[in-house]
Amino acid sequence: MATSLIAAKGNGGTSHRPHPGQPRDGLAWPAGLGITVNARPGQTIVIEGDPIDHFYRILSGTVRLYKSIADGRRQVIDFLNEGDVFGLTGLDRQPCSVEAISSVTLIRYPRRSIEAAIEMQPELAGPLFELACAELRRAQRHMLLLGRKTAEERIASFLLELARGSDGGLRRTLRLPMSRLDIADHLGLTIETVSRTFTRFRRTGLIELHGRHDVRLSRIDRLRALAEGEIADAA
Amino acid sequence: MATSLIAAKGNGGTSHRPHPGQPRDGLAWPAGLGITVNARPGQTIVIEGDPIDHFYRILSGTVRLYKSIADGRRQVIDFLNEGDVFGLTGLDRQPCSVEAISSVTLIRYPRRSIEAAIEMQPELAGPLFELACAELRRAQRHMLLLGRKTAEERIASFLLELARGSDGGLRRTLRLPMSRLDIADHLGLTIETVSRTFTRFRRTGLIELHGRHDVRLSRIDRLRALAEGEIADAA
DNA sequence: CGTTGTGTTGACTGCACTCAACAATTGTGG
DNA sequence: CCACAATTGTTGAGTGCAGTCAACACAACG
Repeated sequence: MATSLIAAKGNGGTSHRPHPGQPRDGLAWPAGLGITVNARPGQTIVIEGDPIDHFYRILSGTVRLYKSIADGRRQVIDFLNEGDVFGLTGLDRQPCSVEAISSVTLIRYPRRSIEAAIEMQPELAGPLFELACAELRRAQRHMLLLGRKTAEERIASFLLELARGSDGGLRRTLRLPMSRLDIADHLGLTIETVSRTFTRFRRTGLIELHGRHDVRLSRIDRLRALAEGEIADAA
Repeated sequence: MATSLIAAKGNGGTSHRPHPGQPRDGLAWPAGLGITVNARPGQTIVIEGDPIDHFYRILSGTVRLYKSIADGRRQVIDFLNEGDVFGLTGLDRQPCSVEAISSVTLIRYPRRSIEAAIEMQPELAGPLFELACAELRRAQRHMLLLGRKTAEERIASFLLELARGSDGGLRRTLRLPMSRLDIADHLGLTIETVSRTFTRFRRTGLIELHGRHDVRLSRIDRLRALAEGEIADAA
């Protein structure tokens, strides 16, 4: 079988062992087959269109997954963090490029070893299928955002998405490791619009900005109302 | 295991037997468990947020899969045709609504029976995983379209996507069973912009329109250039 | 401490949206 | 089968939200 997982959010994110070949997320990866790789901020890990040889799991740091067009326009598909996986798409070439945003440590598995493992133990495919479906649901929500939401609604949705912890809870403070350009390219906006919207949210008391990369969500209720497209009334 | 396939394009589309419980796309569905259901144009088959009891396979006709916001804004996630499947998302509620566009015939499987079948034969999950990944790749391409392409580029991409046959080939003539509103809500545009763009394509000789629902792609080369974001020069 | 990259703010523009009228097509009842 | 109504699609005029261009502010870094 040729597997083809592209990218998926793990539902945990606290496996700090150097080579966690043990089960996690119900996924029993072959132990000892992966090697640890480091990437500096901005470094390219995977290039869209390249043949696929490896499969990656992020141990620490953040990467951006994106597609781009000839003239340089870019759509950031997703940001992946510790515990997330990407890069296994059997039949095709890489559908997305991947670059490190912060310093990143990841484990690289040979593609063949993963495919072989699944061939040996077909029950491995179940959790993989779950991951792919979860990622698909995220993608569908993002399509609604890109196709039909206003700039303010996009930023509010983005902040709430980031605030959603691995346990399902909602953090009130969060860190944005990515640049304004990354955010803009993720939300289908420009850096100026992202910046202006952050400022407006700050002025209206929806958020606090501490430095460029730390946000506190002061009014989660109103952010959620905005994200869902309800009319924003005075408060 | 709780499976959670949302929607997926089959890669065939010519199974006309009333109850094709036989393997197709490598998927061996339990024979005899599904019942045939018909839906008139406009009829709702699944409502976003409802609990999930069934899993569907389309025998004939076209449906639209969409998400919507409180104020009525709508994002059509995908159009599904004969051979495509949708509706199996184990843990959650329905992430999308589904409505018939044309008269539709489908097979409805009880969710439990599918889950049981996968539990019995774990190797069924492999092809399901493949389907989910293929759908994910489509979703990623559509995110690029929604986030970063102009109206003309979106329409060109849409026509080429529809023209892509199940065998990988490119049809020159194709039928659009959906309305302009459906197209607009799929591409993140308005009906007026869709209409104007079709007209412009007709005037510049890119396409021919025969009635409202039949299109012939006269200049596939230029459509493809447009879709990929290359500069449209005079021709 | 200067240099460079990143973020913010302002002024103006333009592409797609809105509002509106009209045309074509489909559906329905006489 | 035709007349009418309802729905869907097209075209035009004007608007506005987010984009573009440009200047400035701030932070990170050597």
